[in-house]
Amino acid sequence: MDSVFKALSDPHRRKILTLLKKRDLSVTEIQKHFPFTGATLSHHLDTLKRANLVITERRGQFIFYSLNTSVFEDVLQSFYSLFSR
Amino acid sequence: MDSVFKALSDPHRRKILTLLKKRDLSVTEIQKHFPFTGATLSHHLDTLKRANLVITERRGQFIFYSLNTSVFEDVLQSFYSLFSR
DNA sequence: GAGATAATTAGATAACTATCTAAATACTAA
DNA sequence: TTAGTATTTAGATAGTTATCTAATTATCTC
Repeated sequence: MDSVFKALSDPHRRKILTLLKKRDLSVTEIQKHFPFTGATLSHHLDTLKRANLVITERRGQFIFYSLNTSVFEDVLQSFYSLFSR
Repeated sequence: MDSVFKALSDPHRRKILTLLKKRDLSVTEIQKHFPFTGATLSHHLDTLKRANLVITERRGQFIFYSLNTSVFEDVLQSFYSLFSR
Protein backbone atom coordinates (compact mmCIF):
# COMPACT_ATOMS: atom_id res chain seq x y z
CA MET A 1 0.00 0.00 0.00
CA ASP A 2 3.04 2.22 0.34
CA SER A 3 3.32 2.60 -3.44
CA VAL A 4 -0.28 3.80 -3.54
CA PHE A 5 0.26 6.60 -1.05
CA LYS A 6 3.50 7.54 -2.78
CA ALA A 7 1.71 7.64 -6.13
CA LEU A 8 -1.02 9.86 -4.73
CA SER A 9 1.43 12.31 -3.19
CA ASP A 10 1.99 14.10 -6.50
CA PRO A 11 -0.66 16.57 -7.71
CA HIS A 12 0.02 15.80 -11.38
CA ARG A 13 -0.66 12.15 -10.79
CA ARG A 14 -3.86 12.92 -8.89
CA LYS A 15 -4.95 15.08 -11.81
CA ILE A 16 -4.30 12.17 -14.18
CA LEU A 17 -6.61 9.99 -12.08
CA THR A 18 -9.27 12.69 -12.18
CA LEU A 19 -9.00 12.88 -15.96
CA LEU A 20 -9.36 9.11 -16.21
CA LYS A 21 -12.53 9.20 -14.13
CA LYS A 22 -14.34 10.69 -17.11
CA ARG A 23 -13.06 8.21 -19.68
CA ASP A 24 -10.11 6.14 -20.78
CA LEU A 25 -7.40 8.21 -22.43
CA SER A 26 -4.34 7.61 -24.55
CA VAL A 27 -1.00 9.00 -23.44
CA THR A 28 -1.18 11.68 -26.13
CA GLU A 29 -4.58 12.79 -24.88
CA ILE A 30 -3.39 12.93 -21.29
CA GLN A 31 -0.32 14.82 -22.44
CA LYS A 32 -2.45 17.74 -23.62
CA HIS A 33 -3.30 18.58 -20.02
CA PHE A 34 0.28 18.91 -18.82
CA PRO A 35 3.20 21.20 -19.51
CA PHE A 36 6.00 18.65 -19.10
CA THR A 37 7.49 16.29 -21.67
CA GLY A 38 6.18 12.92 -22.73
CA ALA A 39 9.07 11.25 -20.99
CA THR A 40 8.06 12.81 -17.71
CA LEU A 41 4.44 11.86 -18.23
CA SER A 42 5.52 8.32 -18.99
CA HIS A 43 7.28 8.16 -15.61
CA HIS A 44 4.18 9.41 -13.80
CA LEU A 45 2.03 6.86 -15.59
CA ASP A 46 4.51 4.16 -14.63
CA THR A 47 4.24 5.20 -10.98
CA LEU A 48 0.45 4.95 -11.14
CA LYS A 49 0.69 1.60 -12.86
CA ARG A 50 3.10 0.16 -10.32
CA ALA A 51 0.71 1.28 -7.60
CA ASN A 52 -1.96 -0.69 -9.42
CA LEU A 53 -4.14 2.41 -9.71
CA VAL A 54 -4.40 2.27 -13.49
CA ILE A 55 -4.38 -0.40 -16.16
CA THR A 56 -3.30 -0.16 -19.78
CA GLU A 57 -4.49 -1.60 -23.04
CA ARG A 58 -3.00 -1.09 -26.47
CA ARG A 59 -5.48 -0.17 -29.16
CA GLY A 60 -3.62 -0.03 -32.41
CA GLN A 61 -1.13 2.78 -32.33
CA PHE A 62 -2.25 4.03 -28.95
CA ILE A 63 -1.99 2.83 -25.41
CA PHE A 64 -5.05 3.65 -23.38
CA TYR A 65 -4.96 4.18 -19.66
CA SER A 66 -7.94 3.61 -17.42
CA LEU A 67 -8.68 3.54 -13.71
CA ASN A 68 -8.24 0.17 -12.09
CA THR A 69 -11.51 0.36 -10.20
CA SER A 70 -11.04 -3.07 -8.66
CA VAL A 71 -8.36 -1.84 -6.26
CA PHE A 72 -10.04 1.38 -5.26
CA GLU A 73 -12.19 -0.36 -2.70
CA ASP A 74 -9.02 -1.64 -1.03
CA VAL A 75 -7.37 1.74 -1.20
CA LEU A 76 -10.36 3.50 0.31
CA GLN A 77 -10.55 0.89 3.03
CA SER A 78 -6.89 1.32 3.87
CA PHE A 79 -7.24 5.05 3.87
CA TYR A 80 -10.33 4.96 5.98
CA SER A 81 -8.73 2.72 8.60
CA LEU A 82 -5.98 5.29 9.01
CA PHE A 83 -8.44 7.73 10.41
CA SER A 84 -11.38 5.94 11.98
CA ARG A 85 -10.98 5.21 15.67
CA MET B 1 -4.91 19.33 0.31
CA ASP B 2 -1.51 18.77 -1.27
CA SER B 3 0.24 18.92 2.10
CA VAL B 4 -2.09 16.19 3.37
CA PHE B 5 -1.24 13.73 0.61
CA LYS B 6 2.44 14.58 0.99
CA ALA B 7 2.23 13.98 4.72
CA LEU B 8 0.55 10.62 4.21
CA SER B 9 3.12 9.43 1.69
CA ASP B 10 5.60 8.44 4.39
CA PRO B 11 5.01 5.16 6.26
CA HIS B 12 6.52 6.50 9.48
CA ARG B 13 4.07 9.36 9.50
CA ARG B 14 1.16 7.01 8.83
CA LYS B 15 2.34 4.90 11.75
CA ILE B 16 2.35 7.98 13.97
CA LEU B 17 -1.28 8.62 13.04
CA THR B 18 -2.15 5.03 13.84
CA LEU B 19 -0.51 5.36 17.24
CA LEU B 20 -2.45 8.54 17.93
CA LYS B 21 -5.71 6.78 17.11
CA LYS B 22 -5.42 4.93 20.42
CA ARG B 23 -4.62 7.96 22.56
CA ASP B 24 -2.79 11.27 22.69
CA LEU B 25 0.94 10.85 23.09
CA SER B 26 3.90 13.00 24.01
CA VAL B 27 6.87 13.20 21.66
CA THR B 28 8.91 11.03 23.98
CA GLU B 29 6.23 8.34 23.96
CA ILE B 30 5.96 8.42 20.18
CA GLN B 31 9.75 8.29 19.99
CA LYS B 32 9.80 4.84 21.60
CA HIS B 33 8.21 3.36 18.49
CA PHE B 34 10.84 4.61 16.06
CA PRO B 35 14.53 4.00 15.45
CA PHE B 36 15.46 7.50 14.28
CA THR B 37 16.50 10.50 16.34
CA GLY B 38 14.25 12.97 18.09
CA ALA B 39 15.18 15.63 15.58
CA THR B 40 13.93 13.47 12.75
CA LEU B 41 10.73 12.68 14.63
CA SER B 42 10.24 16.37 15.24
CA HIS B 43 10.37 17.00 11.49
CA HIS B 44 7.81 14.29 10.81
CA LEU B 45 5.51 15.73 13.45
CA ASP B 46 5.94 19.15 11.92
CA THR B 47 4.90 17.75 8.54
CA LEU B 48 1.76 16.23 10.06
CA LYS B 49 1.01 19.46 11.86
CA ARG B 50 1.39 21.61 8.76
CA ALA B 51 -1.01 19.26 7.00
CA ASN B 52 -3.42 19.93 9.84
CA LEU B 53 -3.65 16.23 10.61
CA VAL B 54 -2.57 16.59 14.23
CA ILE B 55 -2.85 19.21 16.91
CA THR B 56 -0.57 19.86 19.85
CA GLU B 57 -1.04 20.90 23.43
CA ARG B 58 1.61 21.50 26.04
CA ARG B 59 0.97 19.77 29.36
CA GLY B 60 3.71 20.89 31.70
CA GLN B 61 7.02 19.53 30.51
CA PHE B 62 5.49 17.57 27.65
CA ILE B 63 3.88 18.39 24.37
CA PHE B 64 1.05 16.05 23.51
CA TYR B 65 0.06 15.26 19.97
CA SER B 66 -3.43 14.15 19.01
CA LEU B 67 -5.39 13.50 15.84
CA ASN B 68 -7.16 16.53 14.48
CA THR B 69 -10.38 14.64 13.89
CA SER B 70 -12.16 17.72 12.60
CA VAL B 71 -10.26 17.66 9.30
CA PHE B 72 -10.50 13.94 8.69
CA GLU B 73 -13.95 14.23 7.22
CA ASP B 74 -12.58 16.68 4.66
CA VAL B 75 -9.62 14.47 3.92
CA LEU B 76 -11.78 11.41 3.43
CA GLN B 77 -14.10 13.36 1.19
CA SER B 78 -11.23 14.61 -0.92
CA PHE B 79 -9.78 11.15 -1.13
CA TYR B 80 -13.09 9.60 -2.01
CA SER B 81 -13.77 12.09 -4.78
CA LEU B 82 -10.50 11.09 -6.39
CA PHE B 83 -11.88 7.65 -7.06
CA SER B 84 -15.65 7.73 -7.28
CA ARG B 85 -16.98 8.25 -10.77
C1' DG C 1 10.11 -1.99 -46.19
C1' DA C 2 10.37 3.37 -45.27
C1' DG C 3 8.67 7.15 -43.01
C1' DA C 4 5.55 8.94 -39.47
C1' DT C 5 3.43 8.82 -35.02
C1' DA C 6 3.04 6.91 -30.12
C1' DA C 7 5.14 5.61 -26.09
C1' DT C 8 8.91 4.01 -23.20
C1' DT C 9 13.70 3.75 -21.65
C1' DA C 10 18.51 5.55 -20.74
C1' DG C 11 21.32 8.75 -18.80
C1' DA C 12 21.95 13.20 -16.67
C1' DT C 13 20.82 16.91 -13.42
C1' DA C 14 18.37 19.89 -10.15
C1' DA C 15 15.14 19.99 -6.43
C1' DC C 16 13.23 17.86 -2.55
C1' DT C 17 13.13 14.79 1.57
C1' DA C 18 14.83 12.07 5.40
C1' DT C 19 18.21 11.78 8.28
C1' DC C 20 22.06 13.01 11.39
C1' DT C 21 24.78 15.85 15.10
C1' DA C 22 24.96 19.92 17.60
C1' DA C 23 22.90 23.98 19.41
C1' DA C 24 18.95 26.41 21.12
C1' DT C 25 14.58 26.94 23.64
C1' DA C 26 11.05 25.77 27.17
C1' DC C 27 9.74 24.00 31.22
C1' DT C 28 10.38 21.46 35.98
C1' DA C 29 12.12 20.82 40.29
C1' DA C 30 15.46 21.14 43.73
C1' DT D 1 19.00 30.05 39.74
C1' DT D 2 20.96 26.00 38.28
C1' DA D 3 20.74 21.22 36.65
C1' DG D 4 17.90 18.08 34.14
C1' DT D 5 14.40 16.63 30.82
C1' DA D 6 11.57 17.59 26.56
C1' DT D 7 11.26 19.40 22.20
C1' DT D 8 12.54 22.16 18.29
C1' DT D 9 15.73 24.44 15.15
C1' DA D 10 20.13 24.98 12.44
C1' DG D 11 23.21 23.25 9.35
C1' DA D 12 25.00 19.40 6.75
C1' DT D 13 24.66 15.24 3.85
C1' DA D 14 22.92 11.18 1.40
C1' DG D 15 19.09 9.26 -0.99
C1' DT D 16 14.99 9.91 -3.70
C1' DT D 17 12.09 12.09 -7.13
C1' DA D 18 10.82 15.07 -11.05
C1' DT D 19 12.37 16.65 -14.93
C1' DC D 20 14.93 17.11 -19.31
C1' DT D 21 17.11 15.53 -24.00
C1' DA D 22 18.27 11.77 -26.77
C1' DA D 23 17.77 7.13 -28.10
C1' DT D 24 14.87 3.07 -28.59
C1' DT D 25 10.79 0.23 -29.44
C1' DA D 26 6.16 -0.54 -31.39
C1' DT D 27 2.71 0.18 -34.55
C1' DC D 28 0.44 2.24 -38.59
C1' DT D 29 0.11 3.64 -43.42
C1' DC D 30 1.69 4.14 -47.87
